[in-house]
Parts: sequence; structure tokens; C-alpha cells
Amino acid sequence: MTDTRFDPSNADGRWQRAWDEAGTFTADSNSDKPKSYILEMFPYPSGRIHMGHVRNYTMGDVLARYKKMRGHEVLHPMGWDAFGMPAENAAMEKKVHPGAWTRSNIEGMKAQLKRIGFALDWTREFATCDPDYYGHEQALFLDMYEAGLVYRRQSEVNWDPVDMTVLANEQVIDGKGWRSGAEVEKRKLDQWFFKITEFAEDLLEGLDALEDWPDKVRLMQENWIGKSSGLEFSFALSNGEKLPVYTTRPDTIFGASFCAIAADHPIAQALAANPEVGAFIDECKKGGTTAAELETADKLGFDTGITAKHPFTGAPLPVFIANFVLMDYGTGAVMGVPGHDQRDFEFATKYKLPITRVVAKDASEADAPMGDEAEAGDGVIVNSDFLDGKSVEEAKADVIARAEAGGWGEGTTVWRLRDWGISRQRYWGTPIPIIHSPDHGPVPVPRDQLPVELPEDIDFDQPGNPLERHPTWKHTTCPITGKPAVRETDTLDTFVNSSWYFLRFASQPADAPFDPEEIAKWMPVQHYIGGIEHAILHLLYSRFWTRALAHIGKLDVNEPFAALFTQGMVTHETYALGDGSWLSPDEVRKDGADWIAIEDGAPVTAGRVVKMSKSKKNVVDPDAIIADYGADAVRWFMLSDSPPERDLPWSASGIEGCGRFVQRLWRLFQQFDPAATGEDKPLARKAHQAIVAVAEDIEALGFNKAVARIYELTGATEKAAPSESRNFAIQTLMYLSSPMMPHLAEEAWSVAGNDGLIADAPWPEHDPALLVEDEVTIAIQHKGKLRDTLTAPKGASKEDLEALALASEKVQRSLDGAEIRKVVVVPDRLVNIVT
RNA sequence: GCGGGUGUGGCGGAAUGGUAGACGCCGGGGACUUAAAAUCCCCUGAGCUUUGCUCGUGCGGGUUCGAGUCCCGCCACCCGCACCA
Repeated sequence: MTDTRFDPSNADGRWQRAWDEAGTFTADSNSDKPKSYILEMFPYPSGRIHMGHVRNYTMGDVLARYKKMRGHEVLHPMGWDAFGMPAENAAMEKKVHPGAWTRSNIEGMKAQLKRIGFALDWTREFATCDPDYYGHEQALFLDMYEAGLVYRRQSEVNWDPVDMTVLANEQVIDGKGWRSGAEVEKRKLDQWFFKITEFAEDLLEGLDALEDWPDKVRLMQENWIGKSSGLEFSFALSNGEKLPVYTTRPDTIFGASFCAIAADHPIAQALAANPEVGAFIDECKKGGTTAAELETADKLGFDTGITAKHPFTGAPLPVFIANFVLMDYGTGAVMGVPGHDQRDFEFATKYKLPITRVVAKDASEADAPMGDEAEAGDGVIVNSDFLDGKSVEEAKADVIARAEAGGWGEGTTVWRLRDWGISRQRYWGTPIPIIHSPDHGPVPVPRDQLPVELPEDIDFDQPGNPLERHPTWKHTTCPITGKPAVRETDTLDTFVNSSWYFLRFASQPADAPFDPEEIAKWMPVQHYIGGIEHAILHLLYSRFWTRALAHIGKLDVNEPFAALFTQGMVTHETYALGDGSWLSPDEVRKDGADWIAIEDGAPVTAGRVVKMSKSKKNVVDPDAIIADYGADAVRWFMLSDSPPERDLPWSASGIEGCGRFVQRLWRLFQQFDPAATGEDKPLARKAHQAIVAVAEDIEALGFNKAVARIYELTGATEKAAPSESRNFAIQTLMYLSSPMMPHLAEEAWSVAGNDGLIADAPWPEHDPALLVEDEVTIAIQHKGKLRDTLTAPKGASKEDLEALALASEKVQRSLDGAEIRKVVVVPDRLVNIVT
């Protein structure tokens, strides 16, 4: 018997060192065990580990430890998504080098992760800002460049004239730069792009096979890729030009009453010299893009005076410049069919254009008047010459066929997906390995000159890209001519860094990004866990990179992540003072039913339970909690109660409960009694059932259910008298809880006199014979309502159960002599008497 | 607007069409203690005329011997996309 309290401040660090020294979680790619690659989205080293990280990594950790117990060779690595803007912002604000800031954050966060006791293979750790990593990334960029998957073109960007940098759309708030507050300008810059659109079809079709991805994420990607099919054809214009348009509804072509083109369409631009047209185009560009603005924005049009000749009727259709037509989708021009498209309907109503019905419920309703909105539904074609009587689908096919036969149009597929712009005018990223030669234009940096390293001696005294104004860095020579040339000063979007890091974890040779044979041993990732916020960008880019690398023969894997799990957020109640300012949880206390500020007793309003965030101050620091309760209590909290895909509300009482449970288990573990004899069959049964149930729950990532099972077995074991069965239950609890509370389990295992580590122990075997109950509780219903329950031997016959049910006093009272019409007996379950 | 999800006690949540509320938190009562902490035991969906009965899984219908679960129609909230032709 040892101390009756488990002391995490002593035990946690001891076991963390023991795992480190034994290399317990180092993955051996040469092992002949079945392999499991378990990965959580690697963190950005922003400074501190937060509860969201803890929850994310605890889930992966339980899986990794469980798989190991199940005899798998597990790869569970960790690294750092280390390039990005916060480091540059820190450099500007705190006058520290982005690299130094990042490195110091990594050091701190790694120590934090170690204190939580994660079963990570630290031998494979890297940061994406290591020249070794980004050098290989540059090599892969060149591979893709040579394969024609990278190109350069002029593109419009959000330019912040004060910070002198490009902003992502997300960084433009109400038309102003999020940092500088300056009015953002549209600028055309030469930008590098990945040809992700070349893989659009592939990326879309691949989604079908990702059965272990959430449907939600698959749908979001499907919508993002946005495949649509229809007809692209040209109108002959009265000015002699052609106007190509795209429509998904060629069946409604006889309902076209106008054409509309985008404000930046070439035809509109050509007319812009006319001051009226110019003014209208400016007006169009002013419109906001927020949901509310779009919802209420009026359809605006400007009649160009040009007409378009209808391909079948020859009728002249007016051509408008319109604010609702987008230049970068389809051809930037549409045929307006007001009867069957809501936007066209609104536009036609406003400009008094004809609204013709060309689809009706059936042929007899061809002349039914249109209502106050467009009818986009299915039906039969009417008022459409040769299409009359056809279904929508037939008519689409017919029109496309005639257009193709007549040579004035063809059936096409249009995608919403755009190519991926990867140029960033920033310092802290992977330098794009290109040299701009005066004679040969952009030329790849020769492979033997990789990595192109970032210069260390930079300053952030002025806005703009420090690489651009560095005195020497960009000056080099053309690899072809040897004459002076300049380096590309843009760096790669940080999403490129995270598009292949999972490959580098699986294999990290010195002279190549990865070794395909090693990759084949581990990939695809069996469980990828992270936040839903990456549903599109990161997950789509990673799928694209994996496919692109497979396409150019570097890999044999198409899909990087076999199963994806998106975990919920860690939330916390918010606390606000009367003036709307936020207080942190440790600045408030409960005073009766109300909350008050500890400092001055001011009344505090407890608000909504929302994601922990610095701005709302509703954060709880993992370190402080670990110091108070130990790592296992925090891990247990992260797994308890809420299903992992839902949000987890943090609470002080919740973590206290977890801390209590750690001690409760510890006390129980001390009660292993070598002298105890005898069998306790019900308890043995519960233990064996728990072995199976907890395993099933973990495999289904139902951690909250696994936790509940462990609570149940704990309660039953505590109540039982000493016996061999009870000892077995205690040992079982040690094993079952070890993936979740590894420090406690190691300590108890060691105190019990076992050699080695429980982390290396196998998952306990269960006895199938003990999974089956020999007595069951039968529910007795009368007309579907519960009247009584009784215990019967398992497998009792229907007749016996019926007789037992009718013998029940409660049942007889409920029946009250009524005539029995029917008795439903579900063996081992219930008897329902119908009167 | 389009697409998706969620809705069960004071709270987080369990529940192959078969005893709704497992398990945890909060709360109440008790034991131990000089006292506290810790620990242990009991109670804890609502209501009622309380050996028991009635109601109860967002709302309204339906299928079924039996519905939180299946079907139809609504409501609320959350998330994603959005003038995508």
C-alpha cells in the first residue's frame, strides 16, 4: 500500500521521461506489424498551446495508444506549421526576428505538449521554416513547374497601400486593410498559380471513395469545386462582334428576352469611353459583397443599344451591362430568361422586358400567366417551336445537339473552382525558387542551388516585402546566360507548406522530399483529426498536392487521408461588464445567483458559451490546469461528456470532477488484493463486457461513451467484495484507462510490481462466454405502456414469458379483467399485452 | 436564396423500432470529523388525490402491439456557400 493520493506533479514528468528514454513511441517503418498512421493537424506556433490543441491531440493520442495496444506499429508524429503572418506582425510590433520569435514559440509549445504526455514520435519533428523542409518543397515546386502544373499570370489582388502588401480576401474588412485601416486597392500583379483546376474532375470524383470522411466536408468540397454543365454559344451582335454566353438551361432558350454582360466584360470596357457607360461601370463596382448587401442590392442595368440575334428566332435581344453578372464565371455574359431565373426575372421586371413562359406543368398550361417570381422547377417545354412537349432534360440535349451540329455552340462543363494563387509578397514563407532572367524570363533555380534560403539580416522598419528591398539577396545571375538577374521575391502561400507535411513525417531522407517506398508503408493517414475550419482549403490543397505528385510519378497514393474526423471546439461561458468589456474566468466569481468582478464587485453578465478566444477573454490556460490537476485530469476532461464532433463546454466543476476521478481510480488500483479468492461472476461479466465496449467506442471515436463505460465499471468494482474477479476488474480498468490517463496507469502498473511500461502492454483479452448474460430483465407492457419488469433466464420461451407476464400482480391490476386480444413477445426483451 | 446539421432533465449528454434520461456535472439530505478538506451512502424529469397514477425527447399529424428512433408537414437555432447564369 502506498500513498493514498496520486501525485501528478511527481508522476507525470517521471513517466514522460521514461517514454522518451525507452523510445516507446518511435515508429519503426521496418516493423512487420500492421501499420497505423495517426495524425492531427499540426499547430501554428503562435505562442501557447490552447485547449483546442489539447482536445485535438488528446483524441489522436488515445487512438495512437490504443492501436499500439492492439499490436499495431503506430506513426504519430508532430511538427510545426511555422511560416505565416503572425511572425511578421510580431517582428514589426516587438522588433524581433520572425525566425527567432517562431523558434522560441516552438520551444515553449513543445514543452507544453510534453507535459500533457502525448505519445508522439518526436524523432520525426520538423518545422516548415527549416530550410531543410522548405528546400525540398522548392524542389517539389520545380517538379510541378516542369510538369506544367505551375504558371504565372497577371491577376487582380487586394493591395494595402500603407503596408504595401497583398491581402487575402479575409483580411479586407469593409474595404479596408485589417491592420492598416487603409482603403484597399485592386491591383494587377504577376502571380504564380497552381493548376488545381486541371484536377477538378479528379478531386470531385475522388470524394465518392472517401467514405470515412464526414458527409458535410465532402459536400462542402463538392460545392466548392462546383461542377455545372450546360451550353456555351455565341450570339451575333448588331455591331458585328460575337457574344459568347454560358447557360445551364439551354432548354429555355426561346424564353430569352435580353442579354447581360459583366461591367468588366471587354464589350463593356470598349464602351467605357462614353461617360455615361463609364459612370455606370463605376457604380457597379461600388456594390458591397456582404450577404445583406447582395440580398437587398437592386438589379442595375445599362442598355448598350447593341442587340444580339437569337440563334433560332433571329429576334434582336437588347444587350445590357448588368451589375449581377460576374466576369470570372462562365463567359462573363448571360442570356436572360426571366420566366425561369429569379435574377433575370427581377431584372426584366425592373426594365420592363418581356417575361415569357417556356416551361409549364403540362402542355395545357402553356398560356398560364407567370406569378411574381421565376419558375425554376421541372416541367414540359412550351412556346418553344420544335422543343414544345419535350421534358427539360430532352430539350437541353436537343438544343446542345443542334448548336453543335450548326457549329454555333457546344455542350461544356464549367467549374467554380479557380486556380490556386500562391504568390505572397511577404518575407516569412518559402522563397519561390525562380530567377527572372532579362533574356529568358522566369527560369527555375538549378537544383544544386536549393534550398533558396531566406536572408537572416532583414528589417521590418518599413512596410512592404523585406525581400524586395534587401540590398543583396535578390541579386543573382541567370542560370542560362550567367548575366545578372533577380530572384523572385514573392514567397509561397503557407497552405503549400501544409499540403505535403504528412508525407515528410512518413519519410524524411536527406536528399529528397520523401522516399515513395517508405511512404507506401504508412500512407494514407488512417485517422486525420482537426478542425472543420480546414474543410475546404487545407484539405482540398492536400488532396490536390497528393494527386499532382502521383500524377507526375513521385507517389503511388492518390488520397492522403483515408479517414477524416473534425472535432468540435472547446467553449467557455463569457463574462462582460456593463460597458461591454470582457473579463476572464479568473477575474469573476459567483455571488449567490449572480456573477461579480473579483476586483471591485461590479456586476458581471454571464453571456453565451462560445469558442475560447483571446478577444472574449474566455480562455483557460492548459498549463495552469495541468499544474493544478495533472495531465490525466485534463485529458480525461477533453474526452468526457460531449461527443468529440460537438463543442465541449469547459467548466471549473467539470475539471474538478475529473481530478476526483483520477484519485478515485488510484484508490481502487491500490485495492488489488493478491490474497483474494473466489469468483464474482456478475463483476467478471461487466469487466469483459467493458473490454469489448471500450474498444468499440474508441475505434468509433466515441470517446465520451468509452469514458462512461469506464465510470460504470469503476462504480461496480468499488462496490464489489474482494475476489479474483475483482482483481481482474481492477487490472482491466488499468488497461482500459491507460490510453486516456497514461501517467496514472503507468504509476499504478509500476506500483503493482509489473515490469516495463503499460504503454507497451497489449489490450486485454475478453472471454466471449462471459459477454452473454444468463439472466435478463423483461419489460412487461400493457398497450405499450410499462407496467412491470421481471427477471427471466436468458432464452426463455415465448410461452414462459407470456405466462410470467400474466402472473404479475401489477399487470393483472392494469388489465382489470379486459379481454386480451394479442400478446407480443420479444424474447429476452419484453412482453406487450394488447387488450 | 441554396446546401448541410442540431433540437432529449438545471447543464453536458446515453439509448440495434422494445423499460427514455446510462455516465458525468450541478443541487439536496445524511455518515465520518472538535471542525474543515477528502471520502462514503441516499435522493435528484414534471405533476398528482403518492402501496400508485398521469404527463414527458422542439411543434402538428401518420405508420406500428410499441416511435427519441421510421414517414409527412412545420418551427427554432447553428454552420457552409452565395447575384455561379
